[in-house]
Amino acid sequence: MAFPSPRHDHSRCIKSALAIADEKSRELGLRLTPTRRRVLEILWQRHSPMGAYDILDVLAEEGDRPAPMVVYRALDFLIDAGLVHRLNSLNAFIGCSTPEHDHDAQFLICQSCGTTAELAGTPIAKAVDQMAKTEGFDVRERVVEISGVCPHCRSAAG
Amino acid sequence: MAFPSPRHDHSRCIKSALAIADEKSRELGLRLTPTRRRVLEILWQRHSPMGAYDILDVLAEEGDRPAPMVVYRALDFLIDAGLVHRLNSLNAFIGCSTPEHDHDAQFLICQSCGTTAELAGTPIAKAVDQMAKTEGFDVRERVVEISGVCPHCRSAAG
DNA sequence: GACTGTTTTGTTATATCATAACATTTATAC
DNA sequence: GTATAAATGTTATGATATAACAAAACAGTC
Repeated sequence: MAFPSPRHDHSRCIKSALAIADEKSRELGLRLTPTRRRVLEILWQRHSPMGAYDILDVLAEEGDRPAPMVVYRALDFLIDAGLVHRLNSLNAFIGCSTPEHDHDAQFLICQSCGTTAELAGTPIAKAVDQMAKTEGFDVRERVVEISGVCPHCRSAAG
Repeated sequence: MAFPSPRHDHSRCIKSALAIADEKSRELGLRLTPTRRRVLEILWQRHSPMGAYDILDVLAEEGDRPAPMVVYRALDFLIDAGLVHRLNSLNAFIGCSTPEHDHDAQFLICQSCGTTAELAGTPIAKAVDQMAKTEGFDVRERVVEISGVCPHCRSAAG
């Protein structure tokens, strides 16, 4: 199951995500500067997407409020580096759960708790490619964002 | 092939779309008022998505420039009525090509000419449902927007 | 370790997309 | 024709995102 349990040890998620980001940056010569790393860390505080201005609010609590550009630039870097995904249907951002390798991701977004599961290599991607081939369409980017209710919220609702 | 040829008789698309909208509105008791109908007509001038403020610009050429609310309200109505779709990845809107029946749509968006094909009942939808079932996820809304290059632009590029 | 070109950051301003709130008008049902 | 609901007009504001340019930090080279 791709959905993290509400009771999982989340500190491990954070540590692991940052460790992988550090390693990937070192390997590829990317400059994961303090601001960039901090934005990634903020995103990893939860398994639900955050808006750029939400991130800004968190940064503001730590000192001077930076300009929005600061956050958007960090996000641009993190997205290019494959460490963060943008969720178009929410105008929001989330840490990539498998940044080790390139991939096209599909998302399941819980409308109740916000928890968002990232899936890769699903039959959805194959179906998209198949469809595109039929239509003679050259695929460059896939946006697959499915909203609904996650298993934990479903069982909580009875 | 879902992609309209650049040389198709587009006036027929417009006429047909509006006729269907009129009929659907009559059948369901929806009030397709002049502004709403005009917004739909503007969207149908092309097979590519338009932003709300693009629509506003067109309306402005016909007289006083309405407030943005006017356009957004018309779009809300048209979306609820199933006559228009919103493309999340572009913050833009496009006329629904099969408004006769409810459906989940998938979109192929050409990055070169903007032409956007709407597909329904594709294997993609099935793959999404299958995936969701595996994850125990209750699907409410699907956003599937694929960007790339359409067959016409591909052959034009050689 | 100074020079130089590149990358990153700081800062201000502004563009773009969307909705809240409330008054007024128009349509519909009885 | 009056009551109710629906739609429109209007003003203001909220939310998201980028342009442009100056200053500082960094990386490679001599």
